[in-house]
Order: sequence, then C-alpha cells, then structure tokens
Amino acid sequence: MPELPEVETTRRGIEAHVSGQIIAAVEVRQPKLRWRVPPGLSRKLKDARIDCLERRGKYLLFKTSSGTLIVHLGMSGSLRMVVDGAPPQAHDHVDLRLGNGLTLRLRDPRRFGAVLWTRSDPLRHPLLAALGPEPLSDGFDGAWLRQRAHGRKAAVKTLIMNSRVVVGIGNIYASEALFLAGINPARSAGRISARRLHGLAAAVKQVLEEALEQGGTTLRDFVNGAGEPGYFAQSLRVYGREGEPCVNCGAPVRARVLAQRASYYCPRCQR
DNA sequence: AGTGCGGCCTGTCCGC
DNA sequence: TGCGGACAGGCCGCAC
Repeated sequence: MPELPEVETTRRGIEAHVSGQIIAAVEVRQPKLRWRVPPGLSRKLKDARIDCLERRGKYLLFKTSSGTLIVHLGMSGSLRMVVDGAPPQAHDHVDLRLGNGLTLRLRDPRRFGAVLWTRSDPLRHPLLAALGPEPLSDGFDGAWLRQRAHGRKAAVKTLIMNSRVVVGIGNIYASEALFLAGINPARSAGRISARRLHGLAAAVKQVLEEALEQGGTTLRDFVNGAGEPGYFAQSLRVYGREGEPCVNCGAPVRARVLAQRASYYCPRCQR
C-alpha cells in the first residue's frame, strides 16, 4: 500500500480542495471494502462541513462538523479530486461530492482499504487507539526503539513494521531504512546494540523524509490527489533490486522472505 | 505477551 | 494464446 509518504502526499494534495467544503452528496458504489462501509454514511455526511484533513499513521481523518470520516488506502487505494460528473472507472468505490464542483474519489482495486465513521475522538477508535508514535515526531527515537526491541526475538524488520511500535513503515521503507542503518533485516530485534538502534531510528526518519520530498513511491497503483505518480521509486536503494549491485559496495542485493513479506538487503553491508 | 499464519480482494506476470 | 499459480505497497484476528 501506500506507506506513510504516500498517505501524507495524498493528504497534502487534496487538503486545500476539501477543507472548508460542504459535502453535497456521498455515493458508495461498492461497500465491501476491508470492512463494510457504514450503511448510513451518506445520511451522516450530507451537508456536513469538512473542517480539516489530518493523518494518523496511514489513516486519513476527515474531520467534519458531525464526526470524522476515517479512510485507509490498504494496499492499492488512492484518493483523487475529479470534476463533478466525471464517469467512474473500474474500482472507483466511493465518491464525496463537494460544494466546490469537485468530487473526492476513492479507487481501490484490491479493496483492502477502509472507509469508517466515528462521532467521537478518532484517536480513540479501536483501530487507532494503540498505534505507536509517528516516525517523524520526537516521540520516535532510538530510546523508544530500544525499549520496544528489548527482549524481542522477532526480526527487526518485523518490529519496525509493527504499527504498535511505530506507524507508517511498510514493506518498502522497512527494507530501505535497514539498508541505510546497515542492519540485516532478519536480525533479532533484541540483539541489536543501542547505538545501532539509534542509527535505525535516524535512518527511518531519513528515508521517509526523502520519499516525502519525491512525492512518495509509485510501483503500480499509487497516485497523488491530482492523479500523478510519486518519484521515489528511482531512489530505492535495495527494494526490488534483487541481483543488482549494492549502491554502496557492489555486492549483489539479496532477497528473502520474512514474515511472508519480500525483504531486500545487501549481505555485505547489512549485518 | 510475543509470534506466526490465514485471510481479505483484484490485477499482473511468469512458466508451461 | 490460454491457464494455473505466485506474488503485490496492509494489517486484523486468531491459535499457539
């Protein structure tokens, strides 16, 4: 899916078009996403005003005068602004028609995404309540990572992809950050020195910031609010580069599966 | 409590 | 050219 840089790129791209807008109509063509789209969503949202668009982890929070619309893009979801009346394409599941002549449209071929609704504080929603710190905030650093890694036997890649430990890091950026930090993705989290965990926290921040600057990574589905791809794919150092030379030492990049996810690393640079 | 796995979906690509 | 199977950016819920 979109990982944090892609979700944040989406948020930045559509924020100005949705903030302050009244929702004129909601159309749900396919309610069967990861969870069923709430049946009365249209009634709940109609005539509500979108006050702001925030992000927590990979969840987008449309805060309105009557509650919060929570959107998750899953593996293949994208949100974009289209002009009212633009004919929906395949997998365009949900539309929010706004007062400014634009429609916010959710496309999600694999339907692993979600559209949810809550009247209370969205940060207390069951799906969001236990989330770890934002990786680009001061709440995420080497000390935090060290505390969470203590005693863990599982692979460090699994640890940093755990949203209770830190949000926003998916399969691509986990491999990339571990490469920058020089840590083998399969290494047990609890057996990494404090110094290297500090380096890993810094590497996570670095790779996410770089990806944000490039508008995210587009492998296949991701487009920003204007329908454009991100450009970080060309900057990936190890992800998807099995057999190609390590950008650091030239050794062939290796791939192996960890927790059922493809992982890429340099066997010489990452220990 | 931590860990590993199945499952949710469709599209694409690869080998036969 | 067609077909089966593996795989793809996430992550919940369950069994152990």
